[in-house]
Parts: sequence; C-alpha cells; structure tokens
Amino acid sequence: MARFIDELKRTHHCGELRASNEGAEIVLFGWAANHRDHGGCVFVDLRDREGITQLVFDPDLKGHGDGPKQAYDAAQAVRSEWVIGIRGVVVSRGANKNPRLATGEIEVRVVEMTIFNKADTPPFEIADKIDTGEEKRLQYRYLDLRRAPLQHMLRVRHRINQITRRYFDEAGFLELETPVMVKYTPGGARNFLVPSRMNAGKFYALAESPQLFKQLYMVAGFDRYFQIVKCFRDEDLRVDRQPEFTQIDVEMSFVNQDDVFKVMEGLVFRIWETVLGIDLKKQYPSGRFPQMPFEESMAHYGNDKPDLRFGMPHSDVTAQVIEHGGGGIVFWKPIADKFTSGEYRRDLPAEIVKALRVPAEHASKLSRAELDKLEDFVKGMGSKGLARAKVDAEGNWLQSPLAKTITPELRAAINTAVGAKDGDLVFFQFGRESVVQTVMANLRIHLAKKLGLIPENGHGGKFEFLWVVNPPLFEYDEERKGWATAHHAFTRPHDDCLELLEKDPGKVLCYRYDLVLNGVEIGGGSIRLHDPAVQAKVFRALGINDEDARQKFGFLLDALRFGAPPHGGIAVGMDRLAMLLAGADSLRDVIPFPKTQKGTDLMTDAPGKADAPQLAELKIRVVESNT
RNA sequence: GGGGCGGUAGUUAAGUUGGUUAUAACGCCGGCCUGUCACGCCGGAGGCCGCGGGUUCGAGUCCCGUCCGCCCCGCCA
Repeated sequence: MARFIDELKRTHHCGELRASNEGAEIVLFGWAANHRDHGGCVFVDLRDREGITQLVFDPDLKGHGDGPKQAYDAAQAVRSEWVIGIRGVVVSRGANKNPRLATGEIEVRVVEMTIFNKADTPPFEIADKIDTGEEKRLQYRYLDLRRAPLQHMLRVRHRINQITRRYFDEAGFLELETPVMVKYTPGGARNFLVPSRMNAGKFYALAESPQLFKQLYMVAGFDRYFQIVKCFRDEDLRVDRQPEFTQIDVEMSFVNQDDVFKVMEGLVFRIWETVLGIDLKKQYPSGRFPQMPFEESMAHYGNDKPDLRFGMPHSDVTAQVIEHGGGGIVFWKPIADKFTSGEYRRDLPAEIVKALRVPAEHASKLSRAELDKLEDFVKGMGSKGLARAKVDAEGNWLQSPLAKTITPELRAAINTAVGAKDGDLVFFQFGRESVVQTVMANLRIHLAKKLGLIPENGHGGKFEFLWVVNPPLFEYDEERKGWATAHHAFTRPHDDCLELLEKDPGKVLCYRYDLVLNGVEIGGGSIRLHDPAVQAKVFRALGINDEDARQKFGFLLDALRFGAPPHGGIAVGMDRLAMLLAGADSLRDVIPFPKTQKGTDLMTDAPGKADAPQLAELKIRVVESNT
C-alpha cells in the first residue's frame, strides 16, 4: 500500500480552500507551479485544474513529529511541474493574504509530502500570459493545455456540449449518429480519402458534413434530429478553418425557415446565459436575431457575413457611374458602356464600382503614410490599386487621382450616395465584382481595426448576431459559363421564384440562411428541396442530366420519392462558437489538438508516411514528384 | 496555385554601412536568505544565428535555393 493515493485520498482540489476550512487536515495532489526557497522555509504553489494553493514547508512545525522536517528537506529540491501530493493543515495567512488568489486567505502547512514524479524544465512557463510562439506551444500542446486560459476554453466547449444536449433533448430532438466514412463524390469541398483494403483501389471519403444522412433521417420519420459531430474538409486552412472541426448539426421536419431560426436562437440564448451569464434578451427583447437580405449584405459589406459591431458600410455606386457614362473617369467608362440599357444587372458577371466612406472624425487619424500602405494591402487581394478622395465642405475631392477628370455631376451623385461630408475620406474600388467585394470587405475590417472601432471579444465584449437570408440559389460560374449552385443542389427556391428557374436562374432566391456573429459565419443551413418535380427543374437549370444526378445523389433522389416530408436544418460551427464565446482570436485556441496551416500536427508529426507492406495491401503506389 | 511577414541560447527578442569575443530579459544551475506569492541578493553555465549552396580576406547580416510557422487571396459550409 502506497501512503498517498492508497491510504491518503485527495480531500480537496487546489482552488477550493477558504478561510472556513481553517484547521482542517487536508490532502492535495497537483503540480508545483512555483517554488520560493527562503532558506528557513519553502513556499510551493500547488496547481491543479481548479486553481492554486500555497503550500508552506516549515521544518519547525510542531505537533506532527519529524514529518514536517522531512517534507521541508524534500521540498527544497522540488522544481517546476513536479507532481506531488501533500497532507497538511489549513491555516490563515493572517496579514499576508493574497487577494489575487481565490485561495489567498489561507495556506497549507505541509506535514507530509510525496513526489509522484519529477519533471524536466518545461520549454515555456505554465502561466496565464506567456509570449511563447504558437509553434512551440503546439509542439508541447499538453503543457500549453495546463495553462489556465486553455483550461478555461476547453471548459467552455464542455459547457456548450452539455447545454446543447440538454436543450435539444428537452425540445424533442433525437441525438442520432451518421457515418464518418462515406461514399466519395466529387464536387463541393475536397474530401479526405480513406483507402479500402478489402476493396483495393477504392476509397471512402471522410464526411465533410452529415448533410445527406440527416435528410434521410427526416425521410425515415425521425422528425427532429441533432448531433454534435466531427466533419472533415481537405481545403486550405485559415485562422478560422481547421481540417477537422465540430458542428452542432440539426434537421427538422414540417418546418419553415423561421421555425429553424427560433430553435437556434433559443439555443444561442441559453449558451450565452449559461457560459457568459449574459442575457441576450436585453439586446434582443423579442428573443429574435435581426435578419438581413443577402443582397443588402453584399451591397453594404461586400460579403455575406457582416461585422455589425461597427459602421462604415460600403456604397455600391455602379448605378451612378453607369448613369453618368463613366463620369469622366477613363477606367470607369468601359464599366458603364457594358450596361447600355442603364440597368444594373447583378445576374451577369459584372464589373462594379464601390465606395467606402470613412467619417471625418476617423479619417483625421490616418496619416498619409498609413493611407499609402493601404495600397499594398489591397494589392495582396488582386486589386490594381486603391483610389481615394478627401471631401471638402463644398463637396470637392482633394488629394485624389479622380478629382481632375470626374464630372461635377457624377461627383455630386457619389457624394450623395455615400453621404460625404466635410473632411470625410472616400475609398474607391472598381473592376471585377468578386475582387471589388473581397477587397472592400477586407478594407472595411482592416480600417476598423486600425481605427480601434472593433470592441474586444469575449467577456464584456459586444455580440452582434445576424441572420443573412434569401441569397440567390445559383451563382454564375464564369469558367464553366453556366449556372452552379451557391450551396448544394437540394436547397428550396422561393415559391414565387419557380417560374424564373427556366427564364432567369440568376434571379431565383432560396431558403438558405447563415447565422453571423461579429463578422464570423457561425452557422448555415437551408430549407431542403423535398419535391422531386422542382428538384428536376433545378437540375435542368444546372445542366445536370439524369445520369449525373443518379451517379451523385442516387440514393437521396430515391429517398425523396418515397414520401419525404418538408424539412430543413442548420449546422453551427461549434469551434467558432467557442472561439467567440471565449474571446479567442484563433480556432486553434479552442481546439485541444489543432493542426497547423499546412494541416500538420507539430506534436505527433502527422500526417506520416505509411510503410510499404500496408501500401501494397491497399494497392497504393506513392509517386515522388520532383517537378 | 499566388501575395505578405517571420525563423538568432530553454523561451522571447536586439544585432548598425558585412568586421574579429553574437547581446539582453526571463528561465536554468550553484550559493545565501522565515513570510514570499513576478520573492530578493551573489555567482555560473548555456549558440548548427532553420537548412544547403554562393559572393567575399571575412556572412547572423548580401545573393540563390529549400524547409518550417503565421496572415491573406484563390479554394472552402
């Protein structure tokens, strides 16, 4: 029998002792966070997941035999991150209280100690705030995870999981699982492939989402489904994109878009209440989040995930430019000429002109050098340059390459459109719509950060939720010269758009929706297309023939013919939700063992090579490419 | 696939127009110290300057290539 663990069981965690425990004899286990040897006595800060308790090793502690002396002798050798167990007595710190510590009123006089394990000197300090680079932290992730901020973030995940399960269970949803290894189908996100040994030469795909299976659950009559599920996508990574991530996946039968919104709003309200103690009812008294049409979001923010914590919307001034025939600006004339009808048509691959007004109070904070640097910023996104104009009290444009040639009429029209006032600064971007939108969307955020217009994330931060609704069902694919689905082929078009499916596909809107929080898309879904007749029309508009359709979605098409109820759903990115809740800047901070931007794991060195026998079994030959 | 930033003791960084012994802080090791809690004081050790080539009398510094990390575009629900 070992003295500690077998005989002496842990009585408390390191975060829970208070003045009320004075006099108690307790047993603590944990890691030595810090040691301060004062010659005559030794202090050790003992840490476990609940907090820190100060231990005092005093060789002259009376009434406990020679235990304290032995513990003191051993404690002198204790170093950072050694794992120890102690038996001791809780005493008041008297005048030496530490208000920064939850347990700061007391300390534990150690009577007996064991060293469970020594530790190498850690490569970085296990402290709340460290300046160690992420590379090192990921390499020693298990040490990084010992730090309180990361422990906190993983607790946030735990809370979200528990709340989500309880919420959906109470609302009559069933938590059902879907396969992770699924059939590979081209199109959409790239799949991770898993070779099949028993079917050599063939591959499973790791599911990029449970989409089709949750729809089949609806066909099977389960009515309300949810799952907290890992998904996999082999696409390039970003600060908010990981190759494997977790979704809160939901599907419901006999519902419309608004029914889905209500369910998800209820969940989000409860998560905010429980995790942050924030009552979102104060911000959204109706219990509902605001909605914005996709079209409006693109026009004012350049993307479908606007950050509404600050203003500075864009103005699309293409119509004005067209009306004035380019208004004397050489580069704008061709844009105007394309639209001889004078009608701005979003359904064609277009070139557009957008303006972004920075109000005078902020514009004055930007130096000439900073403004010039913005040029490099936009060029990195495919833009050729960034024209700007300072507006004076009469509406004249100063310090601007556009000022010399622009007609007073167009200048006035643009001033009106953007609401320009004395001292304002207006940025312009023109050219291919996709580039202009990307550049302007990023410029707006970049400027807001630079100007300090974005409040901090997390506790005490600002949370701006938004549903972006009614996007077009199709996007024009300029490479393929045809229409493609903006999402997937099973999104339901608006009923009043059905006729347009054949006549003018670009104008067809659909029941698809994104939930946006602070400029991050935290969820998206749609009402599905359950009517085979409409389905056929959509495929026709997409130029998908029956054979293709059968190849890709055969089983779903079959299922839809066997009595599919009207249904729809949504998937919420759990990691992104946790990131915003915890006030983290990166998904990697809320994922216990994240991948790097190249998809590698710096700790385990995954992915790795497979050995020859296994590859042979799979009938896979690895070709080294030297090109 | 493209654009940008970075890589120097265990960690984070400095390193001038290329110049002889590559700095600092924290950490680490040793010593001293009964009240610290970012303990303090004294002393010490610690370097493949990412890697490979080149230019040069001489390269952390300049050039070429390459690897790794980060941010963004493309891509991606």
